[in-house]
Amino acid sequence: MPELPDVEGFRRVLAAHEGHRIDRVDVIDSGALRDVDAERLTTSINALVFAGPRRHGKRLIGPLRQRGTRHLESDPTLVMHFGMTGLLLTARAGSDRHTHDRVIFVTDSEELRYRDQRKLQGIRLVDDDAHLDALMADLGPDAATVDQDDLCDRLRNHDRQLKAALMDQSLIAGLGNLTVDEVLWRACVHPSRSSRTLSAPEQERIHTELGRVLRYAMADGQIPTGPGWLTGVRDSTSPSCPGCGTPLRNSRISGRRTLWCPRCQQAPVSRTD
DNA sequence: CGTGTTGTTCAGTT
DNA sequence: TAACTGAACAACAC
Repeated sequence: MPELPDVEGFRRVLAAHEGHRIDRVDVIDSGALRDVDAERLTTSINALVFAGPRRHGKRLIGPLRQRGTRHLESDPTLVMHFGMTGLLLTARAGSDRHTHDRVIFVTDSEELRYRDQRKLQGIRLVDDDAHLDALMADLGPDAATVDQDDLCDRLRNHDRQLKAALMDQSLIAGLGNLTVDEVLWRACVHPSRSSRTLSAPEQERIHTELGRVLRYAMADGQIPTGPGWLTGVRDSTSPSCPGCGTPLRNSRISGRRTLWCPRCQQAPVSRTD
């Protein structure tokens, strides 16, 4: 589930806890921790308060602070990545645990729960803002705010399939498999096209649809699956294009399941799929 | 018992 | 070098 829009939803969940104090951290499964053990996590954030969270790409950034002060550069920060199956939710204190609740932050009001079936990613803790910057340095600009010139410069810098380029978090941060398929379908560009040889109108369409899809999806906290969305037909047995009705192609591109419309998204002449 | 999955990383290959 | 491929991670559904 978690791509940029989902993580934006989790950011709002975390934001609802701003100003609340962490009374206890229950690490139910330390397999959901990354680069930190349960002991260090628990002791270093106990009694701290959640400051205003932010998001970059698919990472949720949860700065902490001492009660009564702003977040300082020397304060620690939680960085969460949700992999393919993670989520963040608020639960009533002491309510029943879910099988996949891995870490529970017990605050002075409610509980914040990191729930994840597969534990492909997890929760990190950085000791200060310098470590946070170092951790985030491998990400490109956030996909929801990147401007067209920056996006196109970055795409032109490589000669790869568009699908692979847009999925590369160091190029643009936040796009996942569903979003990329959705954007390319709306922009009428084939996923196997080279990122280097896009026409000016194609570049503009990709940037425009990127913004539209993400804005709409962020409001929802997920990619909408309603009528008119490619995402809505992904799991049909024989999906057809929501625009023109043509049966969609369904294959592997750049190692990922990819859906596209052979009529709306013309195949590049130099490539076979 | 295979196959597949909304994410990421790494080793090996072209 | 850059791009690509497959496996691995972990857990579950079909």
